[in-house]
Formats: sequence, structure tokens, C-alpha cells
Amino acid sequence: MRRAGTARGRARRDASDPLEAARLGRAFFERSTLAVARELIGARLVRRLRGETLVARIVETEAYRWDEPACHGFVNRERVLAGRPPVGRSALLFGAPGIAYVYLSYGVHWLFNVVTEDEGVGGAVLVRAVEPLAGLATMHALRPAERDPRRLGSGPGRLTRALDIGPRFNGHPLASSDELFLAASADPRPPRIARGPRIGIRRASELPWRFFERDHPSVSR
DNA sequence: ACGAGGATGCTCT
DNA sequence: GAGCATCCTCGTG
Repeated sequence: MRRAGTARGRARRDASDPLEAARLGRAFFERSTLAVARELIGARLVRRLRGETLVARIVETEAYRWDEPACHGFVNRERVLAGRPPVGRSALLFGAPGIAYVYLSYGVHWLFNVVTEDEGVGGAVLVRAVEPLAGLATMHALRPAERDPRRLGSGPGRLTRALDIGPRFNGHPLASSDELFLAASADPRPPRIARGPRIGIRRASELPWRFFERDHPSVSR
């Protein structure tokens, strides 16, 4: 079903829209990366695409901070310690919180992160897995090889494909965007959160900076 | 200018 | 469970 363009336009950025009312603003992301990573479990990732609203519940995240070597921002460590501005791809991690950081992994997969911490402090949360809540047919069309709907977003590269999140979202302002933003959970019950070491990294693999919803079928392997 | 090494997923055995 | 696809970033020369 399609709604009239005017009605759709009014619904956007309207406080009566429950997703908009639950939107997470800059203040949410302007905190310690570990707190944001933990509290994003259960939150919703919202993607408005060609008039349709795709919604997915975040069930797995990882924290990355400039002062540990698994973080892309680590390459700027010496510059930042010397009081010089960060450069290159990871400079964005040291910028305003609430900005999307999207980069290509292994030449194939786009990975979606949210920048955290005060400006000048490099940090981001990688969203590793989501459970689809709305728009499943479109997500399936974007990942036609996947048969199990619970696994449409069960990996960092999978969820970006299912939600059509690509390189044009790098630097995107999630606190003010209609196309892509985060919203607080609709479920008042707190999720059962577990934590452990991050996946697929070589350095700093001892840090338990991965958070996930316990026993959830959409968590990555 | 160049090469090594990834915050992975898919397709086979 | 192994191999591959595929390309950007960064460090080195």
C-alpha cells in the first residue's frame, strides 16, 4: 500500500511518529563507547527506503576506541597524543558523535558503525547483527540467497546489505537523518545482555568489548 | 609507486 | 571447515 506523498512527508520528522519520538539523538552517542555499545542492544535501526520503513532490532555490537590497536583510529594515536589533528579514513572517528562510519571490509562488505565519545576522542560502535522487525520482504529482496528470515541481518556485512547501507552513508548524521537513524527499543523489558571478546580481530582480542543478546537466533556466529 | 593485510560472507566439500 | 572474492587504506621505499 502506498500513502499519498503529502501524508508521507508529514509523517516524517513528526513527533507523533513513534519511531521519530524514540529517535536517539547526539547526547546518546556522546558518551563512553562501552556504554553506547551496551545500550544499543535492543535499540532499533531504522532505514527509510523509497517510501518504505525498514526496522531492525540490534542484537549484537562491538566497541572500538582509538587507544587500542583493533580500532582504525589507532593509526592516529601518535598524532592525537602530540595534539595534532587526525588524518585519513579514521579521522571521522574523532569527530562529532552520532555520525555514521561506513567502510569496506575485505573488499566486499560494507560495515556500519556509529561514532561515539566527545569530539576529539576517537570511538565507534560496530553494529554486528540485527533482527528484522519490519520490511522483511524488501530485506529478503536485497539478500535473496538467505532463506532464514532470522539470519537476514546476522552479521555486520549481512545487515548492511539487507538494509541497503552503503558507502554513501559514511559521514551521515544519524541524529538528524530521515533515511537512516537509531531509535530506542519499543520493548520496556530490558534485554538479557552477554559480553565477550570481539570477533575477527587479531590485536586486542582479549578485550571483552562485544555485547550481544543472549540466546538470540539473529546473533552472528 | 607498491604491496600486505584486513572489524567477512558465500560456496562448495 | 577451507578457499576465495575483491579493493581500500596505510606503511614503506
